Amino acid sequence: MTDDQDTTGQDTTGQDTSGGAAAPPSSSTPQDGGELLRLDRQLCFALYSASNRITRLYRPLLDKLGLTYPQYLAMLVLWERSPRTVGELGDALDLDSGTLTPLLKRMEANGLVARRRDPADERRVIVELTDAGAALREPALSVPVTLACHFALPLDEVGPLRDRIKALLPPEKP
Amino acid sequence: MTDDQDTTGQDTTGQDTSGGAAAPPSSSTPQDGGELLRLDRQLCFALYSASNRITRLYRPLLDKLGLTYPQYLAMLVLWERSPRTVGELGDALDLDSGTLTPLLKRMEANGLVARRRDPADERRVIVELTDAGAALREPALSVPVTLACHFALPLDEVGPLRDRIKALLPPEKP
DNA sequence: CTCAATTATATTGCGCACAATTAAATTTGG
DNA sequence: CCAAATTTAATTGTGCGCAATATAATTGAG
Repeated sequence: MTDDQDTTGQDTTGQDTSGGAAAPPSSSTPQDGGELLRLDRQLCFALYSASNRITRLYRPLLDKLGLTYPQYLAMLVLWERSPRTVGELGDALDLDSGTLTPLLKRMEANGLVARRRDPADERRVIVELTDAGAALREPALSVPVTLACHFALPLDEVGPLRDRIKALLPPEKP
Repeated sequence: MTDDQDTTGQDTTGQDTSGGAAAPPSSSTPQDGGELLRLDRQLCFALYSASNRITRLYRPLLDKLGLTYPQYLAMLVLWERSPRTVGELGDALDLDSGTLTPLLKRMEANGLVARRRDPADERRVIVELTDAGAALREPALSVPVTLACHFALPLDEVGPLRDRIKALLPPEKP
């Protein structure tokens, strides 16, 4: 192994942008707009990969609380205000019922939330924290702190970066 | 440490959890630290949600190519250099064999790649683009352009934002 | 050469994400 | 008042992501 002809980091991690035709030896394609398809230039892949990595970083912390990362996000919403409909949860998390229904059922099976139909409108399902679910907030307080230690970014840049990412994609309201 | 990353005033929505009055904080939790758990302050949720949304934006474009977004990412890697082992693909995409093996089998079933054992080292599996897979590069060139139209960000800020995100989490190499 | 350790991929099981569909309750129009 | 349209969840089916485990090939020590 290590045969590895080339590949190594000849790809200028920085941003040369503007191409400039640095004589790329693409043996196959005649003349592409290949810069556009380079993985290391993709903002979307950076987001996708960062999201995957974050889930992996949360896992050991959340295992101790008996939560997955999406479940933890649902708990964040419920800790802010507890009786919520599935729809409100979906709006807050930008997830649909196909994701939330089984997730909430698992959380119910674990004793963190209770689910019941809204008597005033039987189409809706109300999700409410149990005492155990509310009590989990206390040990969860250390999670963001611990996770922030993995960020290779000064704390005062976290807020601006978050706001840039939030502004990147306008909210869909179909 | 890290009391909170601040960013402008603390009440954005003004939604109050209880009675709607001026929030007597003494009622529920003793001393909160609750700012840390607010969903709208979470950098990680911003990344998670942006990643989900991006996958949804890619879907209609990639459906026309017969690809999912993770499959498209694998194709980006293979379009850069085609015979690759599964391990090299996993390194490039930061995904493990449990994800890649079935993904590559589906791509093989769709005629985009061929998979074969490396004769020099039978433990490895070599993945190579088929002619159809290589030909798909051409129509894929328009995908990044079309997708970039959804970004609510000036083009000259895309590169810096991407690099910030890439720098956020140091690469794991265990 | 032999057997243990290492390496590379595959398999299994669980939990998301989401499109498409279904089902039930509510609202609305005639 | 009733039937059609709308709203809200749940269900179904596909495709990731990843931990844990299994399997097979290569390497390495004696």
